[in-house]
Amino acid sequence: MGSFERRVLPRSFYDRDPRLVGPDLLGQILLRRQGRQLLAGRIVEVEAYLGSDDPAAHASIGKTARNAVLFGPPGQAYVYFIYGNHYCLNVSCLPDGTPGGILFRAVEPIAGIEEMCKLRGVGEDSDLRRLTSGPGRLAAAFGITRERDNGKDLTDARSDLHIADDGSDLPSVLITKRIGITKAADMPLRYIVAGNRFVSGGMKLSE
DNA sequence: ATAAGGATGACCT
DNA sequence: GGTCATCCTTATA
Repeated sequence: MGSFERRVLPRSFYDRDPRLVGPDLLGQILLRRQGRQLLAGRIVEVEAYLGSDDPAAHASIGKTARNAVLFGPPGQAYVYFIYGNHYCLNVSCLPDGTPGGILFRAVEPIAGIEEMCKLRGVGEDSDLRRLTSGPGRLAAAFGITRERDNGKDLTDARSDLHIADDGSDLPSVLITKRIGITKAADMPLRYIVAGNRFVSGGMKLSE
């Protein structure tokens, strides 16, 4: 890290339909400053969540205190707590007033792996494939909580949580059904890097 | 005031 | 394959 090109993704990147933002986020870098440590991971799996026409989306019930960020300006972190145990990280899409977002489901760890293991409470000799694979694991590895990060601007390079393009080649993208939902389970809104070992769940297009 | 369920993960057989 | 911890959000009364 540090010697190659790295530019933060601008707000305009997120000011689009989540179905366009999702695949474009694959291969980009999620960056976290954790004290003096830099944590980084290459995004390899995301899911799109839409508005009123997507029953699985938190935004489908209308604006509430919990999901307000999804209705706000693009490029902000939407962090929610689920199953009494886990946080999940999203980024808001579409203009202020129009809901939509992307759920980050897996990254490939690049930097700060020792600190990530610490935050996850696992040994450094544990399987790296399970360190940041799955939305709850990813959030834990990056120290992401609702209290600390919800509403944070992800388009500010000075923010302790942001997303950047490192200039690497665009990965080959596979599209599948979303994981872990019962409503609108058939919509093909999950985007994964083809063949990447850090993707959660399977690569199957159907089941 | 109360109940139901959830964009999950760890552990078990 | 299956169970279940655990608590926040939402709907209903």
